[in-house]
Amino acid sequence: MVTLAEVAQHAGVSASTVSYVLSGKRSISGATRQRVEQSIRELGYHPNAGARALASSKSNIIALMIPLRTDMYVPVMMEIAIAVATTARTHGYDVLLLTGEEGPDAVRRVTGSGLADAMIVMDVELDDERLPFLRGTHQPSVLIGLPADTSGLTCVDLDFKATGALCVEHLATLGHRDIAVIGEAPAVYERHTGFAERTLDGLRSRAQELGVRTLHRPCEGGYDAMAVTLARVLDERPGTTGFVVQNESAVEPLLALLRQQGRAVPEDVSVVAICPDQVAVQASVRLTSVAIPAQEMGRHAVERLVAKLDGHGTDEVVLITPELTERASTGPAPAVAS
Amino acid sequence: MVTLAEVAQHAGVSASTVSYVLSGKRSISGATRQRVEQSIRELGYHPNAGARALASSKSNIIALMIPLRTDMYVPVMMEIAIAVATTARTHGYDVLLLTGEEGPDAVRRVTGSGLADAMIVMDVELDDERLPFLRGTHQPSVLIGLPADTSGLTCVDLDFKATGALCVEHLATLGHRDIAVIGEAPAVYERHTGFAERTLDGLRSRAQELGVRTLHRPCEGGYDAMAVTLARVLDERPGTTGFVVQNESAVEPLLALLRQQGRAVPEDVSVVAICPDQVAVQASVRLTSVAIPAQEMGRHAVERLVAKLDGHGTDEVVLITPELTERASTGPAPAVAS
DNA sequence: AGTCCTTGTCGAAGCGCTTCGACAACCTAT
DNA sequence: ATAGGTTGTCGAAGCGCTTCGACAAGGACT
Repeated sequence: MVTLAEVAQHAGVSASTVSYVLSGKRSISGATRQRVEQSIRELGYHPNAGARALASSKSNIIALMIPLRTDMYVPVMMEIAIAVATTARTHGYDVLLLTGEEGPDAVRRVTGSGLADAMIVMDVELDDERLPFLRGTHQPSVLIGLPADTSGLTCVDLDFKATGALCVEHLATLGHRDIAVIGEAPAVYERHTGFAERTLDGLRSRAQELGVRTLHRPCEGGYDAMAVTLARVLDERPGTTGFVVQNESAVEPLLALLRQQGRAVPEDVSVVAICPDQVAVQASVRLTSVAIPAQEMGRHAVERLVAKLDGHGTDEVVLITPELTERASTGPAPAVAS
Repeated sequence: MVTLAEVAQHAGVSASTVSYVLSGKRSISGATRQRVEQSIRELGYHPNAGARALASSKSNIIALMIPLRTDMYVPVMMEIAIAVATTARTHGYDVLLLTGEEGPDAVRRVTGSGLADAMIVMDVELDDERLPFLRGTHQPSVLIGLPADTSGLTCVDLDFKATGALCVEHLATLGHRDIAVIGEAPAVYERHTGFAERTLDGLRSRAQELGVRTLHRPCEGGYDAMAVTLARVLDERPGTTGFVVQNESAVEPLLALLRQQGRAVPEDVSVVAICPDQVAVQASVRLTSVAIPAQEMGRHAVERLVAKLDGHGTDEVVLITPELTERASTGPAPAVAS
């Protein structure tokens, strides 16, 4: 293993000079710099991370807490994680992967040991038990998701309220008056994951403004669950012509079931999904959808965090504006039959 | 920040004693141990990771290289990553997330800097460019996936050859004589990702032994691609009654298309999928499938790695035996019509 | 010619931990 | 009682780096 001292000797300078060449924190003459860089290359030197962390009290590592559950939005989580990792690298940081399993302890462990300089927390619940610990430390952190109380926290999320509103709006504009909302699994609501409730919120209040009716039903993924849910919905509101689906694994079953019942999409029924673009494009009917901008969220989170680490950067909530892409699953409401 | 020295002072012992209490590398009297542990608790002490790494030349971090692509098997990748992270924690390791983006450089960087003690590499190609670097370092590593030349490497993977064989076998036993294999996207084959070719291999040789015909077609995911592929297959082999699908995003389209053409599953056509159980269960027909044991693979990989780090543990290839679960998508071949 | 900066480099201290050798204190066997 | 082992604890060195103050050497002023 090559050390700083060896590089210094090889280049005929002192260790500190090499260090300053590396960090650029003091000016070094061109000649010396080149000699040092040459030696670094020749010897294949890599600074030792541990020594660096010890001496500078900075690890250049960002911790990322991902949910342990794989029951929802897995591709989105993955995409965020990848975006975080690649963006972090461009800022000179590596990413430490923490699962939710340890819970708040993980926060303590990582902050306490100086393993990471900062932390990104995904899958935040409205009243997340990790929040006190995040507020209690001076280690910067960014949440992906929105808790109930955001004071003293930096959060990045899709504006799910606007997302909900956008969906109804689109359907209402097309003349739909009776809209069913197929939501996430009941467990998601019980857990008080904010995004689901916020979507519903935006959806309902916009619906009221526009004078359209909504009916919300949580739904587990899969065919069987969707079949039951759909039957109930149509039983209660036979005139339903618009669907908003916020559950990746319910969307394809819904399409199949509608087809099976002889309801054509988009002629008889319109469907708007809240899902990644890839899902929307690969479905049996190309879905009008509001995308979940996973990459952007991951990137944003890292950039906020790096700003905080660099001293500028404030606590604030960044809500990404949703965008609805019209595809083949929505169309004008059919003429009223009854 | 609390340091070892402060704990030592608080407990009235020397720093080294505290260190030995923590590591258990020398015997400490019960009384002293308790006093130290008490002080640790009272002061809320957490050992500094950097200092530890520097002094012991061990970071207690395992690097995990995940693919940058999100074009295939994302849930599987995610599940593996989570399994790796949680298993690693039970052995006292944290996980550093590296994307494939940096390629071989990441290997050099991480080994060179002592950031991680060991490395798990996913999405290995047959002739992966990272292999030379992995062989060249004495840092232990485990691959998830199988390259062409496994000498000097430890690998963990599903036995895809046996998986392929198992699929044909099941269909052949049910009387199917003409089997279509719907594979991954062409890009996967071009990249020479081993698992796809190995599956095909096992599938074909077993088919030959059993005297059944196979026709393999790669296929992008989604409806349109699947429609084209299916049409071609049925054109070339109208008598096809069995399908093996190794592409998550082709399976649902295939089922829909078959249904649409009036071919009932499993009465007219049988379908075996190679996919995670969750996908198999949530499909419109509960699929007979060979599961991809993501958790097991992640767990195995970490355990191999830890064994190596502990000195025992050898280079070897661990192939997990596939298991076929019979569900509702396969049945006896229909009586020959022609 | 002397003073004052600026620029480039060095030496040394120290980050918080592990680990090795030393060594009291005690126990056991002669 | 003495030699020989254990057992439990300590002190000190050192891991590889960063960073601070010091200080030559030269340039720009009076």
